[in-house]
Amino acid sequence: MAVKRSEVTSATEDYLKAIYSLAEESDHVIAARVAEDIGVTPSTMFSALRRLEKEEFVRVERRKNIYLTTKGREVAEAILRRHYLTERLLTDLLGLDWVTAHQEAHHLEHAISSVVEERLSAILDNPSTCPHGNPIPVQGQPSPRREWNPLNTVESGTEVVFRCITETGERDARLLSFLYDHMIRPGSTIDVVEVAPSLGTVSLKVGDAEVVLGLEAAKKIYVQ
Amino acid sequence: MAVKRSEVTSATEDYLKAIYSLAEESDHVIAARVAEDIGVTPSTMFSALRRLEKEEFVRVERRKNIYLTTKGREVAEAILRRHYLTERLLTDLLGLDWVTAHQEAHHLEHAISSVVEERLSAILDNPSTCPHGNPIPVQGQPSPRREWNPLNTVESGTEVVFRCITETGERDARLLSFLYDHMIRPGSTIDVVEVAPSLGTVSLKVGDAEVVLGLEAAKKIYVQ
DNA sequence: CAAATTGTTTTGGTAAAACAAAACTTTACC
DNA sequence: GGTAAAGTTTTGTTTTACCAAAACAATTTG
Repeated sequence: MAVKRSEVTSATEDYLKAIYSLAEESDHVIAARVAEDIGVTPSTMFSALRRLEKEEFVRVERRKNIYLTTKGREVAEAILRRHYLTERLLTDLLGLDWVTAHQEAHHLEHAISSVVEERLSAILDNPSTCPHGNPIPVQGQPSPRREWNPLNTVESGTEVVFRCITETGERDARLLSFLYDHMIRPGSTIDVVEVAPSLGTVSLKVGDAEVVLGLEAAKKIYVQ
Repeated sequence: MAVKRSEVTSATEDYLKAIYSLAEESDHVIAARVAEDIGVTPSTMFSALRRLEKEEFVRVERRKNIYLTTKGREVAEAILRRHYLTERLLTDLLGLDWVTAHQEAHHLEHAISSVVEERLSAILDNPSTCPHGNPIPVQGQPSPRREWNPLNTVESGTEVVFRCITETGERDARLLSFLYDHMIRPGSTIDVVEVAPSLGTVSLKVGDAEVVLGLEAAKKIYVQ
């Protein structure tokens, strides 16, 4: 709310969203990481960053660390909220699958105004997460994600509850459908059989099935 | 369907939609009219037209008449279908009003893929018109609008049924809310008391109320 | 029919996004 | 501490999409 969309292009929204999401997973956000995430070349990233800085959406430290300003964070949270709500619309009301919903939401999110955002939230009964479990940001309130941990940091032999796949994880359609097909969804109980950093794998037991994931993939999954 | 969106920008979609809509109301579509409709300057219109011609969306006659190619018409119909379906989503499912729905749909329509279009249509029970009564185009089929007439051409003293407000009419928020407030909606029965071209007015009786419209506004209203 | 109005086209600019390729700067690691 | 790898800037180009202002063409209409 209170975000003037008029001047904010969808490219800008994408940059801010990426910075926001990366900042949630690590506090050292640099241009190279954002560029990689969005899929633009270094030079494109560079000029985008200049624009974002000029319009006071971000600040770049001498150590090249990128921070969102309050203004920037507001835009990022708004777009994330709209992304998540759109995903819910697509899955809950239109009956689309997990993977398609994410992809379609990526386009639709930029066309959602605050009026539509509010109606959408109301009609969906004010959901607190997206279909992939990500908490829908609420103005100024800390994310419940702070209480969850990435799957790669869990100790072997514990039982955990699957909470969410991060935005970065969502972008990988194969990972998404793999998880869906193996019944690894928000709320699922998972036995962490073994976390083997040397092998680069995490072995899980979900229901009756054994599932092996790479550490990179495990990093994108939050559990509790 | 079968419209490759990849290469079609939303500006292009807007031009084609405008040309399509104008062509429905008159067969003499010229650049100046389209520019006016979309709200761009002549020079912008000119270069846009060159692009559209180069990409074979339109053809321009020596008499400056603009025609859609088959390719162009397909894009125009797809975007109109998405526009109307989105309006229905916004009014029927999200509970937005007539005026807001039109405005919001204008942004959303460009972000709707054919997959979402199909789901949307299904979930809305394959509606045949938008909330303002405009027939949702079906591939290749002639519009039922051909059987309706603009209100300014109706004879005094006849009773007609309100069918729709054209796209051009929809853009005028005050006209839209005026009609809504006076119970002039698709299906409403209207007594045409007098059509006075010399005065430039049309007098109507809707329910118990007397309503006077200008001829320009009446032109944008179709009845049967 | 000539002036006025309406349309079209040209010319020259701007800004946002993107790219490639090369030139620097750091940072990391042996 | 010096090279390699990783990251950042610079430079130069492209495409889309818009604008203003002026030139030219066509159409009305008094």
